[in-house]
Amino acid sequence: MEMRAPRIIDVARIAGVSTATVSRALSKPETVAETTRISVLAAAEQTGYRVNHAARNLRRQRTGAIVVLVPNLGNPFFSEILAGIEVMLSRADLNMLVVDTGQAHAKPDLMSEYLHNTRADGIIALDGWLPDSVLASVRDSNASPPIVFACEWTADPSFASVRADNEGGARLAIAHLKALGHSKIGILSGPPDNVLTMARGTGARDAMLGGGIPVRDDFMFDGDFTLDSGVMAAHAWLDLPDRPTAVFCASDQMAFGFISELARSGISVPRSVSVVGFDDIDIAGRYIPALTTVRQPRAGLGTSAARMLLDRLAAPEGGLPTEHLMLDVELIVRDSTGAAPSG
Amino acid sequence: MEMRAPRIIDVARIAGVSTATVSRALSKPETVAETTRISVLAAAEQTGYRVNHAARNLRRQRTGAIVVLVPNLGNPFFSEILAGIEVMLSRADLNMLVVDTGQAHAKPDLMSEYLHNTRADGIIALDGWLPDSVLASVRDSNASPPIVFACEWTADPSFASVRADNEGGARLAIAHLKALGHSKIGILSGPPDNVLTMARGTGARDAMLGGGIPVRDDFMFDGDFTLDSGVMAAHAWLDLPDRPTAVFCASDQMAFGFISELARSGISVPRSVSVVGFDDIDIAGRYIPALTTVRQPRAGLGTSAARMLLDRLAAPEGGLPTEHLMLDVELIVRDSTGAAPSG
DNA sequence: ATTGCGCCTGCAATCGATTACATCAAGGTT
DNA sequence: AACCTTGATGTAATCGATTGCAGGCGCAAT
Repeated sequence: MEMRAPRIIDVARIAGVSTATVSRALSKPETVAETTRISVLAAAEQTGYRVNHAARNLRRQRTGAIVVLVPNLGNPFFSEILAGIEVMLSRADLNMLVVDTGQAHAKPDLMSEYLHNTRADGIIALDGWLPDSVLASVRDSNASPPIVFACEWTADPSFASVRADNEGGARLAIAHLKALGHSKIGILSGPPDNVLTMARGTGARDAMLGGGIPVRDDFMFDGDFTLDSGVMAAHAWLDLPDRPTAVFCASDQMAFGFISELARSGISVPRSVSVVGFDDIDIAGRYIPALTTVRQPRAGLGTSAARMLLDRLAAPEGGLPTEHLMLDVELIVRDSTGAAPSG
Repeated sequence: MEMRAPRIIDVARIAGVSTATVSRALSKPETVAETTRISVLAAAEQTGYRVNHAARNLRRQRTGAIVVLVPNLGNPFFSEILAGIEVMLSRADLNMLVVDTGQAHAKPDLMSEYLHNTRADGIIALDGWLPDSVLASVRDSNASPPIVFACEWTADPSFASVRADNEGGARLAIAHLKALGHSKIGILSGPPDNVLTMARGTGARDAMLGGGIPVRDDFMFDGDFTLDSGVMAAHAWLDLPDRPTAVFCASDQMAFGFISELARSGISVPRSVSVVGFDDIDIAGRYIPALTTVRQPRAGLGTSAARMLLDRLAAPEGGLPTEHLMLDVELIVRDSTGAAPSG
């Protein structure tokens, strides 16, 4: 009793109309007479008709999907952004196609494959670090769908983007530490070539210079946003003859690695050293000590990026100017920061 | 200078062959003469030809995509499973289409839409809690693609599944606490109707009964896997006149909420109470104290589910028996558990 | 009664790739 | 020389929905 899926023509036959009318009744109901619409909908209901997306997309010259490039799907930081994107896209009846660029970086061919317009109607990149060859093909080819960078971005300003105010966030963090009396402040940064690292570093240095706090090379720790790099930084801190009394970490993950490793050496936060993170991931408020950090509007980054992309899709060919949206961040003061030791 | 994307016929013209030959040269190279193949590939390269997936899928009667249903995209626990799935799927040249069922639960129509075979060639559900109406339509309709449950599953054994040994994990946790001398053990469980809650609860109770440890109603705490519910449980624990000396939490998140809230009341883990978690999420090893927990093979759950689904896609119509794969878990002993107080 | 206008509907082309079947050439067999 | 086999290629139908265009109908204005 194998039964093929009903097609539009089956519905048409039952409703006693042509396929054209069925199509219109379903997608542009106001263009059909009331009575026909009712009988078509009834017939569709009766047969359990579902449109064949491949056929529709072929005819309409679109794909019905948006590709989201994620640097590392395993990183919880991105999942909430994804959630934000998904909400917006499903509302617009677009599918969200997720690609882990960590996997795909090895194969740039595969990547440009995804960026081609037979694959997706648009692209949201959470990864600012796309290979140049890929970026070039996106910019030059008219076969590439619109692209929006979210969270991270590229040096090239011709790509639209949504980002958090990373520089401002770093300034807030430093100002907070300064207000607590700290004058020996260290910075644990992300990967050197990363745009977020640079923005946060710039903001932090600006604030320190502006606040009369020395920027010392021996207080600069190199990390890569991961827990482990926070652990490494803790060892570096421990090895210093003259230690900073506060450390601004460019990610919460690194802050956790840093604090936990210090704890193992009996160093207590914030008593011996104050720590500020960046991101405000879920667990931050429930770490011990609860982490003082800069909150990024993660869901907001996702929804804004999706909205921006939808606008560009709706706009007539090349109609919209390149847009850069910056979302505010917020300093969340908790228990990992305290007054500088008076000594 | 608007230029349309090249089509197969453009390649054919340049190579001086028919579209049929181009198609064959690209997808079944061995059926085409060496020389033709070379000139076709050259022509494809020259024009920058990419197949139109809508057209291919229409003709081949498939969609080239797998839908993954995620209960809550914002939850980091799922992101690593997604990563595992993505690796497998991209290897098979299938797209991964992610849907947040938390969003979609409100609209069951939308959900069954996704489960229909014009949308996807297969389904991986990380959500065992699909509405009955949806499940029924999946089971009954022959328009539904194969489905595999990963991580969570349904009461109905007719659906294939991949799961961690939740019962065994819970037994390990209890055995560990017993070995440390605990005889007053509490359980902080997940949402009551959840299959994971039941499996872990069963395992824990079994182990306690088998080990001669009383299962006391006043030591049962209700949670829902979230941080906040761990916090609530901490209050419940504090309110008890007679308190368990160890608590087995059905998720790491709850364990963190529990421990952090106790810490705010000056109760120390593991000195005053031992805590075991479940999942071993990234931060677990770097919490303070580092969390003793049951490790689930998250990436493994994803890759196994994807592999199982791919097998079913490759198999001839209804050729494969329903399969249930159980992956081992592992107890990771860290610092949140210690000997029971001798008093 | 004629004309004109709007509203609804149907006809048929179209989107681009795949593939069953037909064709054709070359080489081997008897 | 007639016939068969094998391998390579072309022809054309096909997947299912959408949509430009044209036609038909009813109603109102002249």
